Amino acid sequence: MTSKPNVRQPGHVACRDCSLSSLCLPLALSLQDIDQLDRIIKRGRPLKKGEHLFLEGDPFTSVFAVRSGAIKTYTATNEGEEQITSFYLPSEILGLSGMDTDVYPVSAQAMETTMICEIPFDQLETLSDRFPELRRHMMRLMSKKIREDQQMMMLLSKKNADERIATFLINLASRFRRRGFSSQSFRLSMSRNEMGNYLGLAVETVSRVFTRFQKNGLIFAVGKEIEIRDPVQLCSLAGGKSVDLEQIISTA
Amino acid sequence: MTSKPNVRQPGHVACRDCSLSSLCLPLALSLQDIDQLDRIIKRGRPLKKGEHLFLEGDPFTSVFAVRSGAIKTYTATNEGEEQITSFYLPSEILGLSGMDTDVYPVSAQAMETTMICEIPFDQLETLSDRFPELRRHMMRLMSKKIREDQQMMMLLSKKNADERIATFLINLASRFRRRGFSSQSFRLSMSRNEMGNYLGLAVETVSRVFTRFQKNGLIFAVGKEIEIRDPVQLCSLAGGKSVDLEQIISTA
DNA sequence: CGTTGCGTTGAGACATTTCAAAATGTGTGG
DNA sequence: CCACACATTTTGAAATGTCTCAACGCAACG
Repeated sequence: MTSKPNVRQPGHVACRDCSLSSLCLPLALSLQDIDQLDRIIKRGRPLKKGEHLFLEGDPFTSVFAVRSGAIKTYTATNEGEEQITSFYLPSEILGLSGMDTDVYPVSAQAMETTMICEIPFDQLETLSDRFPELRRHMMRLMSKKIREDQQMMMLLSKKNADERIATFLINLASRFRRRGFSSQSFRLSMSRNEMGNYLGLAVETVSRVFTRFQKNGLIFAVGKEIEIRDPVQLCSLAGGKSVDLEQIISTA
Repeated sequence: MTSKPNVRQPGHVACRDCSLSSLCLPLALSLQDIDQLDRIIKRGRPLKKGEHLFLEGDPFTSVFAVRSGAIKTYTATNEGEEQITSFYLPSEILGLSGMDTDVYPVSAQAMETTMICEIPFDQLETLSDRFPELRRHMMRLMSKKIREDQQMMMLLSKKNADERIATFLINLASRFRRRGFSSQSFRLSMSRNEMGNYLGLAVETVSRVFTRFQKNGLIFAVGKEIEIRDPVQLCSLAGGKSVDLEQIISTA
């Protein structure tokens, strides 16, 4: 064996060579402009599971794109427990909610080994002055986030345990699908506990729903490995309207 | 009496003369630049209670500032019921969540007679090219909205009925206070039903909590008129951290 | 091989919802 | 201004979904 067998150098893929560029920030830029973005991006060492990208209250300096792995953001409740606010998969951008307070309002933690692209915000703003399309893209990102959060509010205030978990699974499936992974079979990066925390359910409830879904042939789950067996019924449980459900049905 | 006794012409107050300018979009601009913003703003006739500003699915053209009155935004659940996503008070900006879809993802309806300033979005973008500060302000607005939505998600997934309503009342009080109104005594523009809908509670639960709060001397409520009697305890119920609670305590 | 963390399962407790009905408030036309 | 219809709010009692508590199984790990 040579040194570094089978190991790509994950920290130094330029945006123009990154497989995620069509989903990530670069999609706002033309091919020649991408390099300008590329130049301001900092690519650190991989984060190990449990390591923090930033902590609630840290000064806001950058937004981040997930290259590989998965990140959760969470904030502390009054009683000091954690409340998970989002999960981020590859190509997704986090950190934008700190923009108007100068500190991050949440902590961001790696749920598994994770590669991150860091984009210093002041430089991103400078770049935005030059490329209006980049600016618009950032605004669209935030607008999208607002809509997603509102979907989440709807889930939390109107849906029961079954519907919440169905929605969550379908949502994950659709995000995996966009990234070119299978949407019928994937690996959850979060524990049952984290899922429950995010969905406003007790761990035990999550577990029970999973067993019930499995009994009814909706899914097949072993640990964190999930297979969606009956996407149609799962979607109808999740309750429609929420985009891309049809796509899941057609592909899963 | 002359014609128009006691009636100011509410539709045509320039931004620079508007009492809300320090809370609203103009706060991003210098005095001389405000007039540029002023020029693109459309001020329509007042909306009567129940009238819509826009409907879910309408093409996204403008963002709106509430001048007086109150607006609710809502979306339809799968079963066709409405799910209220936000309440907007004077000086607050709505419509931003439509930015990336080209259609409004929610409907906006007047809860009482309401004056609105409409800001056509394409012109606002043009103006933003000229005034970076305006652009930054818009982003801050969205970032703030995201944080508020996340507070809401926390409320919905972790707080019980008492805590939800306490939080809601304290939040309203603090928003009234910023606008120069009393924070200890105000009028709700929404019905119990709308409140429950927004907070993820049945109407009956809202009603019960109100009576209980009243029995315990936390508030005094007759119909939509609310007086906060024990702001300290109400705040502690609402659960801290969430900004301006201290201010309410000090002033109420 | 015991320990530790995570997931599952069961039984009972509890908060909120649901259903039903009474009370109160609001608007309308006579 | 009253009377009536209709909407909203309040109150009560029963039903229900989820949580809590407790125990157990299983896999990973030192």
